[in-house]
Amino acid sequence: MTDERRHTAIDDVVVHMRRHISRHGLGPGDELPSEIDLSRHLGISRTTVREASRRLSALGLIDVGVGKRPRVSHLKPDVLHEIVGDALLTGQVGTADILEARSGIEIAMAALAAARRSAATLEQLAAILADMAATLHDLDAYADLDFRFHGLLAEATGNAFYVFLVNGCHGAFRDSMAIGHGSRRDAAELRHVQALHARIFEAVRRGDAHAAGAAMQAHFTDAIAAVNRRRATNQATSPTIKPRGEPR
Amino acid sequence: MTDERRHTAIDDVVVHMRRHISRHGLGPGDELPSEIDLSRHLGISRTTVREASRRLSALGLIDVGVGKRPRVSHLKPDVLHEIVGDALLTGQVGTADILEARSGIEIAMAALAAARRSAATLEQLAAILADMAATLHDLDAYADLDFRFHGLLAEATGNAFYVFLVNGCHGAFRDSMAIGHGSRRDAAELRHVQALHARIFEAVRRGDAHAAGAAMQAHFTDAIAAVNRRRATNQATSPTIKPRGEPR
DNA sequence: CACGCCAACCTGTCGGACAGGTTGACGCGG
DNA sequence: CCGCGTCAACCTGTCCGACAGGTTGGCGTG
Repeated sequence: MTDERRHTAIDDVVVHMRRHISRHGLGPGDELPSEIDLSRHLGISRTTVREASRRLSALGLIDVGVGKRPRVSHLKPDVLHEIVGDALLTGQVGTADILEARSGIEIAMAALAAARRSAATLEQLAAILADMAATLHDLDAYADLDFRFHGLLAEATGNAFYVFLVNGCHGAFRDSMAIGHGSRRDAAELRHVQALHARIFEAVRRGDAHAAGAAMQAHFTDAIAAVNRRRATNQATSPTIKPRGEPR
Repeated sequence: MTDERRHTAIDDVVVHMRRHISRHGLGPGDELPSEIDLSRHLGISRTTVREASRRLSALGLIDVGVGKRPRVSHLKPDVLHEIVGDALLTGQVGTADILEARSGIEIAMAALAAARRSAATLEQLAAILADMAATLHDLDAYADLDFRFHGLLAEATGNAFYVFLVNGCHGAFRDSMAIGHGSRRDAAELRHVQALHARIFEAVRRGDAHAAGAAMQAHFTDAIAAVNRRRATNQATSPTIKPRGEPR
């Protein structure tokens, strides 16, 4: 309420660039005016245009690279990944929170994936599942394949927004697990995790939406229990983030 | 793969600022070094520091304002709102995609809210529900209250990440509905929507997680059907976004 | 002790300048 | 006529210096 955020010239440029994209019906890969063009056209300095570009670039709306003109970007889960990572960094959310939210998202996703998956996707899923089974000894590599497994499931829904959400949240979650070394699972647990993934795949293969959702739910129930178990065990070694008072 | 994104000085500053926050265990509201301090300390120009600041500001990690030193920001759903809005703008996702994803998120959210809601939250929900019942004639105002109803439910879960996701997705969805004027509902439909909300509230009040999830599911089933109905009706008047080829 | 004013500090914006990467067009050779 | 290499135009990354205007805390006065 009391913030009354100031209206800066940068905001104007941001609005102008979005309107430009909208008016011309631009999509991913299409070219945008250069910084110099914009600065001349709008009668403002290149510095200001650049800062607007930086903002849109950070949000994943445009891609900028040295020498090349800016282009409309493809939707990048990495952006969500960064934001969630920052929320973890500042202690505003915990890994348990993310896992809980992912749970709801991915259970629904699994059901959709089962209903819509293509033959090609099934092949890829089967290949990754096999790779995972052969990687139970390497936690990092397993986490990598796990990430791709869930991402592929998201793609199977045919809903680009699911891909964005799932990969973004999962990526941040994975980072937080990798940083807190104590949260690692051992080989025995990994075998159990592998069985849960196999159950998800089987349901998706059969096209059984209800079973796929239930299997994913079991997966997350297990994951949440594992995180809680560890949080109770080694909370002493966790990074110290002092609890904060209320917002203002 | 082939992108090989260049490593710029701005990236270094971004990393440095995140590390600063991490090392000092900073949380929302805490102060950060000024741009001049950073530029001197890192031996780079203020321009570069500023562009790094812009990036972190866009992602909602820091708040900057003229005259004041930068501070660590509170998690802002508006950032997600912007990103999703951009994805809609560039035709990479549709309103139906967002609604579908929201469905999974909010069904799980409703169940959690029913299990964890406090007496104070119930009061607020009841108040908003009453306001909604009295606002069936004003579509914009109703959408506003609807937004707050869902946001309050998210807060009731005690999971800050749910608040972020729900408000971010809902905000973008609402914008897209407001822009496509044809997607408006009439008064009769609104009465039905109101009944669905009342059913959600009743389940949450009783603390019945299962019923709350089912009620929320009914709400989204209805909303998805409404959007599909309209998409079939007036797709001619929808903004022209030409389909794109493959990524590369 | 209270209150107001001022100085120090900070971000927003501008202009100019140079390094280095990208790209398309032009021209030469086959 | 075609292919290919060279080059010029263009574009972003980075730096410097400067000034306007908002914020804040402290100092001094009443």
